[in-house]
Amino acid sequence: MGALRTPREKWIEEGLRTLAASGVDAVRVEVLAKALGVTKGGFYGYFADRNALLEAMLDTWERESTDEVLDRVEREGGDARTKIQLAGRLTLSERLLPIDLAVRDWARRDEAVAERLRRVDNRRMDLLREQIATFCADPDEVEARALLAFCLAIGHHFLAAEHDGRSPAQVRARAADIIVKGPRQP
Amino acid sequence: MGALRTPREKWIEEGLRTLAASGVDAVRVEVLAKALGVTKGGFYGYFADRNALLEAMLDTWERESTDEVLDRVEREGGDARTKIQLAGRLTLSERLLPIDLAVRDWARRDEAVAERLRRVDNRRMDLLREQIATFCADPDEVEARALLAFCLAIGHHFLAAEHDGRSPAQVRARAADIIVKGPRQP
DNA sequence: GTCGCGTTATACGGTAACGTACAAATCGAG
DNA sequence: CTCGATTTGTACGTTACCGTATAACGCGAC
Repeated sequence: MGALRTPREKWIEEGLRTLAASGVDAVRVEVLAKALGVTKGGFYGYFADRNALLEAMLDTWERESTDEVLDRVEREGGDARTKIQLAGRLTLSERLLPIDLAVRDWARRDEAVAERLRRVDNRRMDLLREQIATFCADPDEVEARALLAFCLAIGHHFLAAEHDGRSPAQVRARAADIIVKGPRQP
Repeated sequence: MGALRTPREKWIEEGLRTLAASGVDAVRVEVLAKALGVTKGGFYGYFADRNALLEAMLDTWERESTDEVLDRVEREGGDARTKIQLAGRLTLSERLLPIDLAVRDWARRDEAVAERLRRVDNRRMDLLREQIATFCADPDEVEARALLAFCLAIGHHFLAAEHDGRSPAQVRARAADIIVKGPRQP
């Protein structure tokens, strides 16, 4: 049989790359084709239409962002703190982070995407809650701290403010301290 | 002289509405014209091209989000806590919030927009710092808490996770407590 | 009521992207 | 080396949008 020069996965991958770089609206099949160095000829053999590609992209993202991360966290183990750090590093990796941010914006305008994001975020929050509960007894407080941690992890990528000499990482580290330990006591 | 049926401001306003609802890429002059019930005939009398409209939209947004808010906060006065709450309510109003979120996404892909957002966010952070400094002495801690407050205010709109019976507002209020007071002590 | 000016509608040519149809190229099996 | 399956390129008709040019229109001054 003929060779499989541009398999389905290539289209999905290029779609995710474009999504991450320029948002959903920039994911156009002729543009992806040019980026892959082919024409759209083969595209419609794999996907019914552009929408089918978007669905497939979300499938891939959802799987990579949850199952694959959680599996690996489970396998590599370690104590609770180690696990949560690994999960953070994996889900906010150079590959997944920009996709994540683009999906968040997308979800604001598409309820089906919002539903997927809800599934993903819920699983991430579960991990956070579980971890925070190991050193915090009050469930309401656990929830509040988990929210703060999540907002800090995601939100800071959407903020543009500067910190007056301090490095962003420095300020974030101090903020993380507050979430985990509470502010320094006088 | 002839009547001014669709003045410049109308185009900007409709542009901001579309930006808020569907992102920059959806701001197309023929679409705005249809939404305004006219054709694009008059558009090019006010704007050199689509890009000039985008600039004008950002000008309007920047002014409304900073000068107008800060002026009003200054005029209506009250104690520091009241001021910060008013500023929050004004900048995250039903009108400005969705524009704000759309601009944040836009800024990730356009350095000129990022520059504007930086100006706006810096002025907001100034207000937060000033307020937090009234009850927190350590400047590093002030900065960290201001970041947390900002991340919470903006970030929660990008999160989809649920809170297991609690209302989002409830959890946010508790999170705000942590930022302002530190967690409950055992 | 008519005139004039600024505001709109219409019409145009151009580009980009969609999805379809079919012909051309390419690789592996025999 | 040839055949056949499959992938790819090319071509097409359609829609949406850009920016320009020009004609129609309508309001207010007179």
